[in-house]
Amino acid sequence: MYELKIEDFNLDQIMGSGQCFRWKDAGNGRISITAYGKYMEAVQKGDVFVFSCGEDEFKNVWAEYFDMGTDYGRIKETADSSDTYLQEAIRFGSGIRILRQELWEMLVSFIISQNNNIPRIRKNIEAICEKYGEEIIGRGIDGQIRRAYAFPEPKILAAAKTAGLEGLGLGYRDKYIEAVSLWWMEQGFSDSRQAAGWLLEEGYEGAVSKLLQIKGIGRKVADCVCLFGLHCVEAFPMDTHMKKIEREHYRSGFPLEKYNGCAGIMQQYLFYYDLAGESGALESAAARE
DNA sequence: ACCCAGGCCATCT
DNA sequence: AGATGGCCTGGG
Repeated sequence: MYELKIEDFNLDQIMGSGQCFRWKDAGNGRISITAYGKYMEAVQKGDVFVFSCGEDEFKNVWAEYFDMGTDYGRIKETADSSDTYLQEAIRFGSGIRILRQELWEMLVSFIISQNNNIPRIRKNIEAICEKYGEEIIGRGIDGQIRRAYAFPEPKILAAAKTAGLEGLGLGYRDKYIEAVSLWWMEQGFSDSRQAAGWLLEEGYEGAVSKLLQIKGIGRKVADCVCLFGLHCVEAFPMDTHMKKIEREHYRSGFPLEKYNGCAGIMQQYLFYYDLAGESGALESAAARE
């Protein structure tokens, strides 16, 4: 157990922001998180957090994962004060951060996300982990043992091939997952960190063009992989929500030039705000105030 | 029943 | 270059 106060951090908001698909509401205010081959539970009360892991593990694994080295308060201050819609979005999702997740998992996850909805994306990923992931023994906030499944390594999915992925509800995306697994093996990456370094050799745009070579990855998925798997916060994934937001609030396009180097973070606030608007969460949040 | 979801690919003009 | 149709599946 490790307790800590953290600013600009909200578990529910991050879980609902569509950047991670393996966070779960575990009941009684607990959020379970599976990443980097580990399982953890977290509880939030205001800006105070209790984590089920020990201090060492938190500092070695989770602090970086939660992007604790970045001051989101300062980033939020750079938002145009006359942009009322963005200001509302930031206020609504003020605890959103861009997690530093594993590249390999992001690659597969955002391939699955295409032409798909979030509940089904979660279900698909869980099915892959249950079938091919190694079992993880973790500990809950109550100190009890919990079992979970890690996200399977590239070589496992490469060996599984399309045939092994059938029946998991992936639809036509199964062959794209096979393609990206084989691509990864051909590149001979030792791990996600090394692969990320290679992709970023020519910067963000270089990473995009390399990712676009992979079958099943188009511009939108490439930008999501850059933003969430490479932490290129200048990447600005243009999805159906952002197109709608631009139609309704930024008729000449979102002013990317104002956010040189961090437009992707603004995108997350806007995306989450729009998603919440659809689900009716906005009205209930307003009612609480 | 129906529509569509954080698109991509192939196949046209 | 830009526009269209098809695609697996299951939530709402």
